[in-house]
Amino acid sequence: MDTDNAQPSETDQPRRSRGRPRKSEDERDDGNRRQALMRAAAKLFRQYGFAATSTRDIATAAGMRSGSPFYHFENKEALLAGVMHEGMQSALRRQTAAMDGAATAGAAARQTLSARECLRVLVRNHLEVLLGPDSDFIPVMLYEWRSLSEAQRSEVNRLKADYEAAWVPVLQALHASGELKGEPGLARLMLFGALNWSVQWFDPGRQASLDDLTQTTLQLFLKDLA
Amino acid sequence: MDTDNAQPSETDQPRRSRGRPRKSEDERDDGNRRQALMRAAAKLFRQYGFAATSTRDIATAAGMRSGSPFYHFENKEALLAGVMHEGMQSALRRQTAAMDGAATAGAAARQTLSARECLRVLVRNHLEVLLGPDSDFIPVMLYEWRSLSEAQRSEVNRLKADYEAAWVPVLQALHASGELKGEPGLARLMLFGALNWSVQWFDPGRQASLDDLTQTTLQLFLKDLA
DNA sequence: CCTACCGATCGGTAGG
DNA sequence: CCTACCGATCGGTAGG
Repeated sequence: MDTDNAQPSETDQPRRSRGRPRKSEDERDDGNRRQALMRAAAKLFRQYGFAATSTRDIATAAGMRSGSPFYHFENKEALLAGVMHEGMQSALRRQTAAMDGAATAGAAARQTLSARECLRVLVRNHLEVLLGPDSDFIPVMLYEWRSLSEAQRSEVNRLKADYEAAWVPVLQALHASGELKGEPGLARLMLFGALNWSVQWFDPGRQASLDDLTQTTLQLFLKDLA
Repeated sequence: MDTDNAQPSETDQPRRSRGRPRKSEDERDDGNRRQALMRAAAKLFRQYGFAATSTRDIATAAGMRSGSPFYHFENKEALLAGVMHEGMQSALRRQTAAMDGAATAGAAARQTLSARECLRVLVRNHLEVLLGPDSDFIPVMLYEWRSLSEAQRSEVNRLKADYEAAWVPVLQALHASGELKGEPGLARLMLFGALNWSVQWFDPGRQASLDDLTQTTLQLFLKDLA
């Protein structure tokens, strides 16, 4: 405590080089701070919108000073792109895991998953991604799309395409069996609309649970097998 | 063409007072200028968002100088409120007219409109309001809701409630007949989601017509009568 | 990562 | 409705 700074005016050089290197902790901190910025940004972007949120607000929410976000991100847009990229990666990861998990459970019971069950898993996971805990990233991606530059958009678009690709064969199968009327491409857009819109009205405290919502969604969109 | 400005340097006084009063035209202009501002604002708000649009951009798009919008609107938020209010009034007017028109046509053929036909009229009109010509106002209302102050929100909310009120008995009837599964309140939110989301992907040049979209929407959401 | 700062832009106003 | 202007805020940077 009193070792180094005991002698006053010993040196005027900046104190930066005082801390020991501690390499591994630096790396962890680096990722932490970057993550903290993205979390804070996602929350604020969702609440106020990208343009109405200042980088100062984000810095404060992440416990930094006004200039520090630019040490981690080239500019404000890159921060938005980071949020969207991170959100889509996570959503895609969770979707894959959910589908794999359901398929494995089905295999244990020696039966293939029906298209209807597949859709239930996809819808349920999508609602979780939209409305569950830590669910600011995807709403930001959905509703701040126009604020992203063209170049950054294409990167996120690849992840979006992968995410939607899992839905296509499921909807096609349901259409083939007569359980889903209407062209599958349009049906997917309408289905995503119905789900994505829920971030505008869903109140986690009141109203239905995510299971209820999943149930109702399937009831609304699917016909009984003839 | 060459009458007034022929003599150079005749006077250095500003030219402002040259135009004659022409009272009636001034009045018309007043409404025109206000309307022009709201149209320009709606277009820009939709394209870039409320916060990313400057009042200078709006003034320029309406053919004015930077300070002039504040002669017509108290502040930028009031301009947004004006856009939303105007949009909802128009949408409600058109919805009422569409329903009355369909009811009249039905009466001429000596039959009451079925709930299914009512929903078709409502959906078709809603798509027109969302995607048809001059359709910037409602998308702005839908997607810039958070930028509105609480006080202004409640005014628009009354119009929104009236607009949605027309859908309630129709959806209830369809639910009672078994054509619509799922609780009518949730069904309305999902249906609006499916439709409102179309402003994110609809391309008027390509893809389906509004009639096609109406058709597919009903196919997706309604079951056949048993 | 902080401090100190810059140039640009923005909403809004006075005064005509 | 325009001109001229103001105070505040914002994204971003240099230098440590």
